This record gives sequence, C-alpha cells and structure tokens, in this order.
Amino acid sequence: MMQESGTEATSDGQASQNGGTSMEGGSREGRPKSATPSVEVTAADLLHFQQHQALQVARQILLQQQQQQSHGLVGGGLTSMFLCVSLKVPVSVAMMTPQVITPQQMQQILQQQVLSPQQLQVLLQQQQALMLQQVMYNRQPHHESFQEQQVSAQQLAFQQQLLQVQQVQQQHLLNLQRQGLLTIQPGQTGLPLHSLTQGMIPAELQQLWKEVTNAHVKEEHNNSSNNGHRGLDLSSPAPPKNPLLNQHASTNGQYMSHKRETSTLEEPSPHSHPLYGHGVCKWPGCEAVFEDFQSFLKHLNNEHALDDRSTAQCRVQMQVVQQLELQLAKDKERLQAMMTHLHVKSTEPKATPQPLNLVSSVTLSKSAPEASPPLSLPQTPTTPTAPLTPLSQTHSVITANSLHSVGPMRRRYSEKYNMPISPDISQNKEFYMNADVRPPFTYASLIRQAILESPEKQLTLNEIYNWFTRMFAYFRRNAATWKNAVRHNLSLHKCFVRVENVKGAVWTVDEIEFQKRRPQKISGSPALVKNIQTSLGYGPTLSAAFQASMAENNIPLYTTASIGSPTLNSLANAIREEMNGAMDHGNSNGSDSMAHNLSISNTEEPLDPEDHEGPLSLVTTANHSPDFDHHRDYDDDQGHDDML
DNA sequence: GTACTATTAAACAATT
DNA sequence: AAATTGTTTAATAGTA
Repeated sequence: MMQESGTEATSDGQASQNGGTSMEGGSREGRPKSATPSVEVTAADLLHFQQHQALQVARQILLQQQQQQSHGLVGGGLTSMFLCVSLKVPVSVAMMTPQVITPQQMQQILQQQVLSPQQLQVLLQQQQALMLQQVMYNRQPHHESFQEQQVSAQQLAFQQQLLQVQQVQQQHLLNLQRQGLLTIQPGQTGLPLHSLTQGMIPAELQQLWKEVTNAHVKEEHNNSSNNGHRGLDLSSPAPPKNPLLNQHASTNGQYMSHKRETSTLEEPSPHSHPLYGHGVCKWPGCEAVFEDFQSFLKHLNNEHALDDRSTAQCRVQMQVVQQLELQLAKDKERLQAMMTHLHVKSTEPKATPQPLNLVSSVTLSKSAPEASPPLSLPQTPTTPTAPLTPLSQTHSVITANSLHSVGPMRRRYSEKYNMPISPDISQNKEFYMNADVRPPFTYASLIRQAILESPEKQLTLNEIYNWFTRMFAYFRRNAATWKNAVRHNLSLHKCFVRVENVKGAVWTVDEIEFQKRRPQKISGSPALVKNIQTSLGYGPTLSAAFQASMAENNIPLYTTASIGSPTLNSLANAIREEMNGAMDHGNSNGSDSMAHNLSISNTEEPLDPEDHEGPLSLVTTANHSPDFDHHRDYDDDQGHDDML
C-alpha cells in the first residue's frame, strides 16, 4: 500500500535525488549545458538569453528529428486531435511567423524530453507570444473572410494546443515531482505518452473542443476544393483521437482549485462591442468582417446564437482565459522573485522594491541593520510549472522542487536562502496550498501549528486532518500514509495532549514539552546541505544579525499566530519554530546558513501586537489573491479524502 | 559507532 | 461490521 509514498520518500536517496535534480531543471539530464550567465546581467537580459537558448535548442532538435523521420509523426495523445487542423496551416501563415513551432513539433519536443522544464516553459511562453502576434496580425482587415476563417481556426487550435501542452507540461512536472525518483533518460522515453496525457484538460473540454474544431474542419472541407491550400506537409494520417485519460483536473488542486469564472464577454455597450473590433467579429474562430456595427450584431445573433457550439466555444474561451490568468500570475511571481533577488543581492539594507508598509514594519521591528525581512519558505514558490530560471540556478537556490525531491519530511528547515522579501509569505502559503510539494516541516510542527491556529487551541483528529489537506496540496493524497503519521506523532510526542471531551476527544499542545523537544538537531539531506553550503557565501554578519533577532524573538510565536491572518501567519510561525529549534543548537556550518536564511523572517515580529502588521499584513492586503481565501473549499468537508 | 529524531509501515486495541 | 481513533513496535535514514 505504500508503494507510492514509498517511492517518493525513502529507500533510495539516489533516485530521489535524481528526481529532484531533474525537477530543478538545472542539472536535468537532457539539458544541454546551460550557459550560466557569467556576470552582471539584467534580468531582462537573462530572460532573453534564456528564451533564445531554449528556442535554439528546440530548433536543433526539430531539425534533427525532421531529418531522421522525414515525416512519420508519432501522433496520438496530446496533439492528435489537432493534427487535422494544423496540417492545413497555410504556408503563408507558417512563413509569416517562421518561429512558430507546429503542434507536432511541440509534441515531439515534449515526447523527447530533450528540453529541461525551464526550457519548455520558456518555449511555450514564447510560442504563445508569437501566437498572439500572429493573431494580431490577422486581425488587421486584410484578407478574404473565408481564408480568414481557416486561419483563425488554425489559430484557435494553436492556442488551445499550446494551452494544453502547457497543462500537460505542468502535469508532467508534477508527476515527476510526485515520483521523486523519476529519472528520465533522454533517450528512452521515461514517460510513456499516456502519462503525458494524463493531466490533460478535462474530458469535457476535450469533447467541446472536438466539436468546435470539427465544425471548422467541416467548413474547411467545403471550401477546400477551390482553394488548393496545402498544409505544412507534415503529412501523416491524422491519428485517432486519443481517448482522454482524463482525471479531474482538480486532483491536485492545481488548476481547478481557483476556478474563477472570468467570462469577459458581457457588457454590451452602445456602439462598441467587446466582440467587435476593427470591423471584425472577435468571436473566437470567427473573425468575419463587417462594414457596420449593425451587420455585426446581426451576425452575432445569427451565427453565434445560444447553441451548443457557441456554448462550447464559450467554455473553451473560459479555459483560455483561465490559463492566461494563471500564466500571468506565474510570470508576475517570477518577475517579483527576480527583482527581489537582484536587489537582495546588492546587500542593501532595505532598498528592496517592496511596496508600502513593509518599510514601516521593518523599521519597527528592526534592530539588526541589514536584516532583510523575508520570511520565506523554501525558495520562492514558483510552482512546479514555473521552474526557476538559470538566474537562480547560478546561485544554486534550493527550489521547492528540489526540496520535495529530497525525500521524506526529514527536511524540517526551510532551506531557503537569500530569499526575497515578504511577498513570498502569501505566495508560499498559496504555493503549498496548490502545489503538490511537501512542506519542509515535521509532522509535529504542522500538527502543533494546526492546533494553535484553532480558536480554542484544540482540535479533533479529524480537524487536524482537515487542516493538513486544506493547507497543503501535498496532503491531499496518500491519506493513509500521512494520517497514520499524524496519529503516530500525536501519540508519540508528549507535547500533544489528548483531552477527553464531551463529544469525543481533542488534541492540545503542551508548549513546554514542545519547546523541550526542539533543541534537537538540524537536519538536511546531504545533497541539500552540500548544495547550500556550496552556494552560500554568507559571512558571519548576517548570521549574527539573525541570531540576534532570533534571541529577541525567542518567544511563543503562536501567540501572534492566531491574530490577524491566522493562516498567513501560520506558516511563518512554523518556520520560526523550526528556526528556533535550529538555532538552539549549533551554528557554524552549512546548516546554520540554512537557518539564517529563514531567520530573517523573525526580524518582523517582536512581540508587540502591532507588529504583525508588518510584512505579513502587506501580503494580505497588497498581495491578496483570490486563492487566499479559497481554502474554504476544503473546510469542513470531511469527505474529501476521496481525492487523496 | 552510538544516541537520537523523523518518517513510514503495520499490528492491534478501543471507540464510534 | 466497518471505519476511526489511538497506541506501539519496528525498520530505515539522517544528524550530532
């Protein structure tokens, strides 16, 4: 019964390590030695460089492959359903945007897994951008409507496909991550196609999309007679559609969790219409041209009336928007991380580009000059789908992914280092809530946190379970395993006290005991520690500052935890806890550098009640995201174990 | 090598 | 009877 968790957790550190590195991307096997940006470069430069590089690699691969297999397409799965469409890409389109990679090519890239996750990511983004350009271009009234429709259908298909690819990639990464030990040989398809398709969009959508595309294809057929348009000559029989191995996209809470219906197609206004622009109908896949607004309206009502097809298209569009939003959020996050990173690097006290109240809070709590206030969990939580860029690699930043790969929850301390400022708090929380990454805390710490977070400082076992699943995507699976561990911990540690209740029993925390228990070691996987040691060049200064702040804060942190934004603070406190424990011990080795990384967070919480209005509040307000509240989704629902 | 902690697995008892 | 909840023991891995 433990196969799954067993694989990801114990037994061979080797495998885990591999899995981790592959996730981290930097050392991923198939990855062509990524040139590490040598010196001072701007973030933009790096990004550009990175993208360029990824594209280069992709092109090379494609070139090779096209030579090898003159055309034999390994259809199936992902793109199969689009082949029929993409095959008809007018040459002109291809020429027009020479850089756009066809879906087939994309598929190949994915299958070959020759690109690192980062590279894939970049590639996808770039392709998406190109797609957009293309769309823009086509929007200009400059061609006949019929051919236009082909083009637009093509575009839609393209877009959709990109989205899918992206999702697949995300799922793929998650899979890798889950199976921690998954080492992918570039040559031998480590992941069979079906595993790639596993995480695809819901079957429903597939179905819808099928309908939509079929409609277009049909249209095309009618016209193709007089338009000897030829495809890209990647002739291959359109493979049968792949029966979707769909699983609920919400399985890992990754995509669907923050489903936010952002349908944008309403607001009818006087003489403009969101679906009408530049004389063109902007209904996805339509782009019919109209002289005047009236005829457009007519068209809209006739062609895009409320029918199955329109509905389907609408839903597809919803998905598109959703994905874009997701992407935007990720990129924003990344940008933030990059900016912060670059700033922090400069060792400036608090010149971070952080917004508003951060400053005040810093001044308040700060006694140590350069204490950067970051409280961050392991690495900026770029989701597994948004791997770190080479930039961070050069610093050997420990990513959440790599953390995860390290194996069991042994790693209790956030080994983040040099982390950006506070925005992470929420992001981390959010991150763990949505990403299937194991939190770097012990069960005991988490249990304690859960209990202390509760209004009564007591929880039933089941409530503890619920907290786990609510707060960490990771604990939404393998329920038997971690629940057992939770029970085990509750029984084992004296710090957890069972209190008989009218209706059953609840668990409480004996803080004294908990504190006693802590002065235990710092642990870390050898790999991790090494990684950190080699990557951290921190001098004693920071460390000292950290310790100082630790000392002055070495008090019950949970007191503050329940105030303000409990959920928010919880993670921070958890970290602090771990930190305290870590600090109680030794410091003068690599592990202590780990410690001080986390540390910084402490700078923000001197006991004054006022103080948690520091960085934390900043997060809640300025950085508030819808996801933040979505933990409600998991609340009081007993039964969602079924999704574990 | 020893001691100790954390995680995972699993057996088993007591309750619900 | 089945599922939960608790308790224990053991194996394994990592650290001091």
